Amino acid sequence: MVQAPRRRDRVRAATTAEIKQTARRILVAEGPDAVSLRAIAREMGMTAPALYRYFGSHEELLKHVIADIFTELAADIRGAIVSADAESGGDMTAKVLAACWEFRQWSLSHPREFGLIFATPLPGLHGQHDEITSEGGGEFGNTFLVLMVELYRKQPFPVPSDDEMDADLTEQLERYRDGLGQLTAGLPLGLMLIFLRCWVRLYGIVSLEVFGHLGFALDDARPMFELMLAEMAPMVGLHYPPAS
Amino acid sequence: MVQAPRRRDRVRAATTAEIKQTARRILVAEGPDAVSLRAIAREMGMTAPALYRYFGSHEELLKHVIADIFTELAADIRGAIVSADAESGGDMTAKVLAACWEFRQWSLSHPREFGLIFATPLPGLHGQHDEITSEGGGEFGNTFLVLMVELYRKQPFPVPSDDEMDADLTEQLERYRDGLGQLTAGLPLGLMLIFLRCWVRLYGIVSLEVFGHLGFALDDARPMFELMLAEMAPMVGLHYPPAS
DNA sequence: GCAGAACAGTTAACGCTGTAAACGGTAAGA
DNA sequence: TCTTACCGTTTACAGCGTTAACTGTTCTGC
Repeated sequence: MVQAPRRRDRVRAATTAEIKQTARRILVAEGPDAVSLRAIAREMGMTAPALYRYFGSHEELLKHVIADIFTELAADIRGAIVSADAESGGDMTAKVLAACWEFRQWSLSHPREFGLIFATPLPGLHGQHDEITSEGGGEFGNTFLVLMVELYRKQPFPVPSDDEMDADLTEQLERYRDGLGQLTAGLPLGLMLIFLRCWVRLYGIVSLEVFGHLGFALDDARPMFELMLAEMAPMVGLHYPPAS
Repeated sequence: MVQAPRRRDRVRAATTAEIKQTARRILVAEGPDAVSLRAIAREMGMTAPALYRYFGSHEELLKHVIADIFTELAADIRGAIVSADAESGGDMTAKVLAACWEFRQWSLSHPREFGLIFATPLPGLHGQHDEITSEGGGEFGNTFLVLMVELYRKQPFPVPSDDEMDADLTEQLERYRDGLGQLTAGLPLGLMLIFLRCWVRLYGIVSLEVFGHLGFALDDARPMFELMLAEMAPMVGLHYPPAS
């Protein structure tokens, strides 16, 4: 069913939120290549150049969409954590699992959004911090980070000590930790390392699954995902699966 | 230095290899968006529609380029393995490390190729086996698989037994193993699982590094990569780093 | 109340893209 | 020599991001 173009009743201007929302609808429905300024404008009952009142370029618009998606994903995961918190009576294992499951679930059910935010083929070849995108991205990363910090503060688990790590690495981890402010102040660098290792695993398996690059071997990656959770749990002092 | 357009001296037809090569040169020099039929044709001293004699569409051409890159990457890694074999006198640890290092190195020095073959944003939303692409992809995957099989046959290491794995998983792994023919015949399913787990890790960290998605924390991911190798080694019965 | 600025959109145009159709010249085989 | 296949051309179409110039509405200050 084709949606009728929004009737602009004379005094009603578009908003950036509506534009991004329209862009995203097209992304989901027709894929990334279909998200053109003209298509967005068409669906909103305007013409393409009008969009330049709101965004400096097509690329900038896309970056804002990416930021939005990051923010939503982060909120989504936080929601899952809160639910798990309530349902389990504050069990940290349940919360961590909920976060990981939700990340996988969201990614699988939003493959095009996932592709846009995680496989944007090298913004400028040097994927460094983009003003627009980095806020949402940081918010997303923080969701997992606060979870791990909470976990560690409530029930500390063994982490690699500074002197069993490479000097290069500790230096970088220190910069990273100290750049995060209050949240991670005073925490061991080994914890930051474990956080990154978990993120690499989580990202690896989810992105392989979403992109279909695991299809050569498995047609359902869920068991492998569960297995990864099982091997990740002891790294953060948890037990999963619960019993045997 | 701009390369003069190839002078077609009347009797000389283009070849698919030349076209793919030109496409790739543009990819490397100007990024994926610049690889247009017109740009390729221009550089070859022809017109865009002529390319339709060789490829059915722009997308098909790109798929062939992807297949080529996969093949080259596979050959590259095999080369590194052979070199390590010669230099170390057949030490399996050296060979495995060489393969992993080379994969990372190639990926970092060929970011645009890497982006093209690994982050192609969902060919048809279902990344299943593509006729053109799958051969090169399989060749690439096999490079690592052969190595692990050789490793296991020469010096078996403990792998998860069938009955400690999920039934769903063993079923899939069995299909996977049996689909590979002679190479993996009779090998334990746990070995296939370990292979996949290693691949998830390797892909995870390398793709995060190449895409710059690790830049929020680290500006040099090499130590983390080394650390991943260190934790992967015991999974396949190797010792790394060698001593302490 | 009215001039002028600020805003929100338009149309027209440029050069780019993938792709299709129709055409031309060359080379090889009967 | 006629025919056919091959390899390329020109022309054209629709769509793209983007710019420039323009129109109409709304808000603000005197």
